[in-house]
Amino acid sequence: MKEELPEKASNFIEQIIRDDLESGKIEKVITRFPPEPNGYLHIGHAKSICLNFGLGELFGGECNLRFDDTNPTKEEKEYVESIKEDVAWLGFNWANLRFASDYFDDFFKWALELIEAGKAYVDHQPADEIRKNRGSLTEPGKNSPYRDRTIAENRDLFCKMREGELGEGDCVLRAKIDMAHPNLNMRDPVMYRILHQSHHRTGDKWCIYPMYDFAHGYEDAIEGVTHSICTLEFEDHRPLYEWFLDNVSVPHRPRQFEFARLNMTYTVMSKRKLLELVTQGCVSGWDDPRMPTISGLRRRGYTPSSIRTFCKKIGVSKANSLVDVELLHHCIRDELNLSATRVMAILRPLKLVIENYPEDKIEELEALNNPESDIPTYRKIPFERELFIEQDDFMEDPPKKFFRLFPGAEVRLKHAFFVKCTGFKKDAGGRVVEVRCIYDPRSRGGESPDGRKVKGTLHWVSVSQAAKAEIRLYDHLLTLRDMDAMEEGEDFKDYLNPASMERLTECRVEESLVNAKPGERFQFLRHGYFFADHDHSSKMPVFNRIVSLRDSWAREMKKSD
RNA sequence: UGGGGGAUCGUCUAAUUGGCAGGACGCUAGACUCUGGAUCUAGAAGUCGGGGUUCGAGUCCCUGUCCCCCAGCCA
Repeated sequence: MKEELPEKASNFIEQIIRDDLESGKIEKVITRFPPEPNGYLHIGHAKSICLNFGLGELFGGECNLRFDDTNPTKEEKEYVESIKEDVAWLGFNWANLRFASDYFDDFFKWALELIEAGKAYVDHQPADEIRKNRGSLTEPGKNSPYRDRTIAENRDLFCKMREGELGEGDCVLRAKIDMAHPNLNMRDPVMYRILHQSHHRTGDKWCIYPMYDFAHGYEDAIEGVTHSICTLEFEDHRPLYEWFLDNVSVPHRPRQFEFARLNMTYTVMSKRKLLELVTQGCVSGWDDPRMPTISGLRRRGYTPSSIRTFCKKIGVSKANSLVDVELLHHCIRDELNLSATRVMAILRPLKLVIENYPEDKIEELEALNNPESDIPTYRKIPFERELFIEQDDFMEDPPKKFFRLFPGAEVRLKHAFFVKCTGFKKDAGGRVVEVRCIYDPRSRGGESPDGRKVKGTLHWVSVSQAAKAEIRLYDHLLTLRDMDAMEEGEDFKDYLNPASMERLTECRVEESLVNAKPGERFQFLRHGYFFADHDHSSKMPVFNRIVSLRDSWAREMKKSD
């Protein structure tokens, strides 16, 4: 096992585990991914999933999927199902599927243990009183007047809480630690609150629910978790995590480690904000292809492996960071470059008429499916007198270094012939509606007949044979590179990109694409990588642009702006 | 102004624990090309500041600065 490990740990947490294994502190690594089922998973969660499950796999250990469902007011079954689907889709297998709610009896028992030890008490102060008496960052808190109740009284009250004899907010169970502690989290944190709420799994069995800090370490202890990995904001909860474990008879002693959560350019990553986008209709749903959710990326056309590669490349550290979304783009391009079949699709059609090509002739040409593939395969594509080319590929009066069609220019039609532009027609509004050309029959297949070179190669489809399709182009959902740099008082929705989606409904694609299955990926030559959406049908093919190809001409144009 | 963390090319992340600051994305230039794609080659670009220890400091010491998190009966 150890022989198979790479020489160097790829991050600091992996290094800690290697050391723990080496020193014999642990024999088998057990981790967990502990989402709260109150929203859909996003790419930030993918980082945590890859870390936790990845560590389990790397060391021959285990990783559990555990739902941290201790707050029935926010949690729903729908979220549980989506989370399971997303984790599985990313390619990970959980050793055990668990719920914090499975452990409610144990939590209750341990709470009683703390009460019996004089380390927990029932507090009848109202919520705002508790807040006031917590003190501030610079001032110590004040002890609750209920802090010194007898053990018997606390036991009795706590049982009444559980029996449903008290109303929400009447009282809470608190740990008795230190109201003057410099770490606010240690100032007698709440362990249980009363919630007359039915729970998605335990139904009406409970009307008191444990708080995260109290419950989380116990969940880890029950499952034998060795390395409990969470994000940076829980760093000052670690003393509490330890306090709860130290003060009752737990079966196992886990340890907590923290890493920096993922932030990405032009993206928001909080569940609250993503939920807001969904509920306010800024996007079509959790799986809108512009969303950074796993389901959104899936529907956009990202592969699980590209997301895993991304998570590997961003690394794991404790420094707050903002990862360039270009790295994600790179990961999917890099993968699809090798695997995606190349086809031709015209997003904005412009008719090209070949004046010296016979009216009713259609000939079949051979097209290479993927130049990156070791074993070349070919398909037939129909060629005729009238074709569609891209509107962008013709200019009446082009700038310098424009390699495409303009009056007098010769280009290659991919896999087909050289054509030379002889003229064009405009409509009444001055828009170019047709380009005329002549072709060189000796250049069949796109080969130069006499060694002469052309700079440009255009993609095309035949007018009579091509299929109509809808193509959806996506761009950043937000226009601000660093959404954390928003000014005070601004709403992140002020930065919604009005051009984040463009629906093109007059596209023409090779007729073979009519038979594409939803979920298939292609490279549309010179455009990018596309994914047959689940709206796709042979009647109306629908493709999402996953990511564009790198476009050095567009970059060149930008420079001269 | 209490407590907890953090600071290395534009961005993300390494540096055998005191020994040539490396990689990736992005960027620039060139080569190549039946995708202005891909590929290849080259290049610019970094240790938060000030002191100190040392033959030698990103790493150790002192000092300062800046950034993030915490005052839910959320997680």
